[in-house]
Amino acid sequence: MAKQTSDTSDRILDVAERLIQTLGYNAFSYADIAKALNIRKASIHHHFPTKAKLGRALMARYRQRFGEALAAIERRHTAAATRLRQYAGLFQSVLEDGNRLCLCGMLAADFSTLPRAIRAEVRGFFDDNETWLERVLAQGRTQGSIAFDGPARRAATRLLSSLEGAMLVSRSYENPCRFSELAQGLLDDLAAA
Amino acid sequence: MAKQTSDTSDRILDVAERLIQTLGYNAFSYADIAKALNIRKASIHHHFPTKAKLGRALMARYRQRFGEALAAIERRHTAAATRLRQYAGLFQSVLEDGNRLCLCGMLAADFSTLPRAIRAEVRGFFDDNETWLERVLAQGRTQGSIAFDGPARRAATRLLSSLEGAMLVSRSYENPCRFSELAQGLLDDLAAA
DNA sequence: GTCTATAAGATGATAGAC
DNA sequence: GTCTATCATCTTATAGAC
Repeated sequence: MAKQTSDTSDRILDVAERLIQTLGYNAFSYADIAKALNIRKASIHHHFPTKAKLGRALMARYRQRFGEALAAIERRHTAAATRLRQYAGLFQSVLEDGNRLCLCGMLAADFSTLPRAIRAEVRGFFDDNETWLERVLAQGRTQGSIAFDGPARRAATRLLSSLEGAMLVSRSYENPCRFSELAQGLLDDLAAA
Repeated sequence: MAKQTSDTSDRILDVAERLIQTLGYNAFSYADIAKALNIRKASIHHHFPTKAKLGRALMARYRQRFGEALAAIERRHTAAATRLRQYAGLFQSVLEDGNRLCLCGMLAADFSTLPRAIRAEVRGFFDDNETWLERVLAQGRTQGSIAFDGPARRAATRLLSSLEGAMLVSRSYENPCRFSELAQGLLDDLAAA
């Protein structure tokens, strides 16, 4: 019974998350959320006084949940290659469900219009991802199941941005298969010969 | 003296292009353009009655210019590796000049809010790029200077989306070096051993 | 081709009743 | 915690003078 956030608060963030992933930060509005939840705009302002605060709360929750998802992958799977496949699956499922973009991929596009605090959260998300990938990639190389040249961090940076780009471009073809084939290819290349 | 477009028309598109690359399709307005050019909003509507028509005109010009830039690369450089380096340089210079995003990378993020006609132009741009890259990559492999597995089209698709993603993520770090290092690594991997 | 003036609607946000 | 009512401002877009 710890930290029971108002149910409405969470539902607002749920809707806001999908709206941003679909429309972008500047194209979604309090009116959109209000309509989706059948409440009034003023109610949303009660929970999140400003759009910037809503965005920050959303990013905090998103990063926490994403971190938990990564931890779950490590708990359930031990092989580095499997962990990477599950990781790519996280992105793929977002694209498959409504042709959405990674929240932070979208916010990276909206970057120059974001409040400073949200900008820092976006970078933080990418940092989190790279750190996790770096660890998994290094583990895979040590175990001999993954192969790549140079520092693991570099490979992690490249894999993350390649997946983000694959999502971005695939979105405009409205065809998630484009992403999955691309992601599969990226992972295949990392498999030790 | 053929097809002398009104100078104002071109300047409007110049400003709109930068604004979209920086802010996105939904975050830029006729008022922004008017202020930048010190003209009134009504004047812009005279040249481009609706935002959708402005967007389409912009995309048409952008694709044509980009095509010319690719042709120029082929004219000036013969080695496939050099052509690819010049290609990546096109992206890099956009990021370096004002931390902008590829116009179509940005529009891919804004995709679900775009008029149908503009969506088709965005896909067309990606198609153009992949076709060009496919040709250069195939040429490089034939000549033995470039190495990759599978069809050239697949390698082209991957390179394009990786560069788009590298731009997107690098943007949020406000550091173009992040992109150039990433791009360098991608090209290095394509160099025949 | 550019301007002033204006429209109709959306935006983020607030005050105050219930 | 939710609501109605309202705000100032911004949005795209149009009418009509110069």
